[in-house]
Amino acid sequence: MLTTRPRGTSDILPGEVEKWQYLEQVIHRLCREYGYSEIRTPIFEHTELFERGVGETTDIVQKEMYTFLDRGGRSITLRPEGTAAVVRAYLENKLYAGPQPVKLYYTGPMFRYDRPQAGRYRQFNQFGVEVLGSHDPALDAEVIAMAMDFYGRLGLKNLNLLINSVGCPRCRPVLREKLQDFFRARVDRLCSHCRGRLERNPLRILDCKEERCREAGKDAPTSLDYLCPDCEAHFQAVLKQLEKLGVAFTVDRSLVRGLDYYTNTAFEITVQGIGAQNSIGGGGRYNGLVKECGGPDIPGIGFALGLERVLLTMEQQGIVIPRPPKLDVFLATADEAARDRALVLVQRLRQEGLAVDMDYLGRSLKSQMKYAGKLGVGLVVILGSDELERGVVTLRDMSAGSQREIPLDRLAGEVRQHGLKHVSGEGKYGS
RNA sequence: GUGGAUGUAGCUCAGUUGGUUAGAGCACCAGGUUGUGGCCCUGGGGGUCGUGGGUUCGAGUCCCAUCUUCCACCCCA
Repeated sequence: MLTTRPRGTSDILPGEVEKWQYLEQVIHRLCREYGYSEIRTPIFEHTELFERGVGETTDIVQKEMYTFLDRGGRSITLRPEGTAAVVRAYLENKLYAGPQPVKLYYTGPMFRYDRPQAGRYRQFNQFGVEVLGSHDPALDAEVIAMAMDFYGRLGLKNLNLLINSVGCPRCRPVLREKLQDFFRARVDRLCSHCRGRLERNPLRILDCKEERCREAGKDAPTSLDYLCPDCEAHFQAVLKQLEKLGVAFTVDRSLVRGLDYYTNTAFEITVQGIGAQNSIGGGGRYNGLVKECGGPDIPGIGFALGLERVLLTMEQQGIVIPRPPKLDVFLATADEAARDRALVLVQRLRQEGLAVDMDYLGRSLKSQMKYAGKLGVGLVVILGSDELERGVVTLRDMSAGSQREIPLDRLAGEVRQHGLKHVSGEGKYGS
């Protein structure tokens, strides 16, 4: 298949790619303001990193990883998420030896072998942050508020922030046992999936979408009933901080995240209207992950947001993304002599910092004007031998439909001035 | 991994009970006389009818397989 892309991937073409550039711009600014530094880790890692880090029993590891042997016989996996790699890089580069905490962010493609559907692709992009080295509940609140701030800056509305605490290695076994006792007594009311979960990961039963399981789990003990005093205090502190920040949330005692490394705070942001996959981001604390990866006992917290789903939501909510005009000016030529000089003039303008283009198809002047019109260029320079001899050019304002002659050496200045007047630009991404 | 729907020009679609050179609108390119756009008019280029088999004298139209996309399940972003 020479002319078809692999399933679940996409080409981001001109017209669409500007939206991504916009998102990235918002991300970089946001992260700078919150004191986060960008980190870029490899697209692929040793398979064991994800097996250990994400968790052997998770769906991601069991059925969704792009894993292959490289030519040296090493098992390699295209990253299915960002946290494990960031933790690896933190350890490998001994970032724990520097000032703490370490606040990092990343954007980039992730890979999961899933059946594609609305808002779900095999290669998709995430924006995520990770903070390593602090237990402070203020940081939990900051990370959550930062995610909400990101959505807010994009203009997204009607988001639901769900939050829960899944406890720590001290209190989780208690809950696990209580849950197993509870559900063993009503195994017959569970779906086949949940019967399996009963032994492996009873917490997940609370998260099941099956009506019968929800019904069966209605009065089940939840993490909040069994949190140890420390975890309970931490959770309450996070909620208090969120309230102080004015971040609205809903405590959802059934919220359980899909990755094994979460401890304490777990949260998820959902939105309606983009299909069955309504989660546009989530995260939580992972106090045991660094140690699990072979490092010191250092706590961490972070989030990851799906950028495709963010764009889907923006589209669904009718949000238009500002788009800078493509070209400042187009150079049209009227005859052979002018055409001969065109590239030199265009290049000179470019070196003065202007976005300029010209015709490369030997078009008639009329045809060049049509072309410039279709590009939506605000200004067109018309150059003919007549103008060349007198050292002037004709500068046409396309939206006004007026034109005038100006000396060639004032061209760049004139174009720049026109650009300032039309700084906002009419270009918007329609939905 | 499971189930359902879909696939004709770049895009949106038409295509009669299977029958001769597969159409439209939009888009693209070029013209509509002397150096000029957005409207209009004329002309032009462009289709392995998703792909591979099969039935038939003959298939875009029927059958099978396969792939893609979409929707849902599982799960997640």
